[in-house]
Amino acid sequence: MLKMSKLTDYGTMVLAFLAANPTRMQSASDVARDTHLALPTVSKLLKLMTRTGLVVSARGAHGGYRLSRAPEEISAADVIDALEGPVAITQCSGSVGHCELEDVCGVSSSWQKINVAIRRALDGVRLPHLAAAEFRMPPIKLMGIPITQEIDRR
Amino acid sequence: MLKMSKLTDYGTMVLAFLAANPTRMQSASDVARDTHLALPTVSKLLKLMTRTGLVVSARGAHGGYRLSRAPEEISAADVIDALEGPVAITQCSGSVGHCELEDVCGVSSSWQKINVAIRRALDGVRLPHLAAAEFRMPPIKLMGIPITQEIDRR
DNA sequence: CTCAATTAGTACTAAAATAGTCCTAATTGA
DNA sequence: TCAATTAGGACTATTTTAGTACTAATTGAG
Repeated sequence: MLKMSKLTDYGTMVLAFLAANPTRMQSASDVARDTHLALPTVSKLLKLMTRTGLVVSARGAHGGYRLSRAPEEISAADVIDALEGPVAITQCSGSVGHCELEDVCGVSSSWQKINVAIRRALDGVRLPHLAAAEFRMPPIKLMGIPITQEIDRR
Repeated sequence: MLKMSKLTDYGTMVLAFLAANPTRMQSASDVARDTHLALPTVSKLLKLMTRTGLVVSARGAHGGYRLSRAPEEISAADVIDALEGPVAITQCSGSVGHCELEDVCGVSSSWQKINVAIRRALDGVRLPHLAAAEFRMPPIKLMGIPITQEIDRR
């Protein structure tokens, strides 16, 4: 429950990478190389996030991607919304305006409250926080010897 | 994202039903009949929830299930924990004590904060709230005529 | 003691969601 | 005109989830 999909996890890595140079256009291959994710996957993610407005793209030679706004303006909720659809713990409470009974129904009122609390938490965490977390993995010391961690999520 | 599995949804219904008579032992068939869920499914759910301690069971003739504690003592978090494993947005942050790096790692510190916020929200909602929501579906009136809703989730 | 009711455990199948890859078209700068 | 690059969609494989079925163990009552 509540687990992020792998794609969302990867998406965070990609965004964190873009956040490091918010203005520079970077190609999908650039991103793939530096994040150690597979190119097709990165490509898919960037396309998705372009469509949902988190990043902007430019086609053609020297094309690429960059964040659509400042890293501080992008929240965990945005990322999850973009890659997994609206955050909602129950089906109907997710799609606002989709269910005609919303006002009268009352069925999911308690779940609704939970949804709101969750969304608030997700709104509070911004890309810089996530990016920091993403790379702040301290070296582990085994018997005093620092071990370098190879993180290859390809 | 964050969607409850169907099983958890059903589980809530089952618990809500048990909560109506917290002391009476009820057989899986009783529950299935009254909740309009399929017997094998109800059976599976009750077994699961017994193992995780949310309900207690008695075997043999006149056996059955009942809540292990007062409805107010059972939170949404309990239900989700029981049926979907620990609530956690990232993998490693879910299993406390499972990852040896927990203290040093710092990778998911931001996600951790989110997890805590979510858990707090889920802890705040208790079975009576959910049960109320489950059954407080007001009749819809169509041109002044109340329509009875058949909800058959079998 | 035996039988019927009932839970426990587990294995299995089917369906759905997710992940990941690949191909073709469109765009653009050199 | 060509090479680099994104856009879109189709497709396959993998994993998760749902749902069912079967057998064993337990227990109360006749």
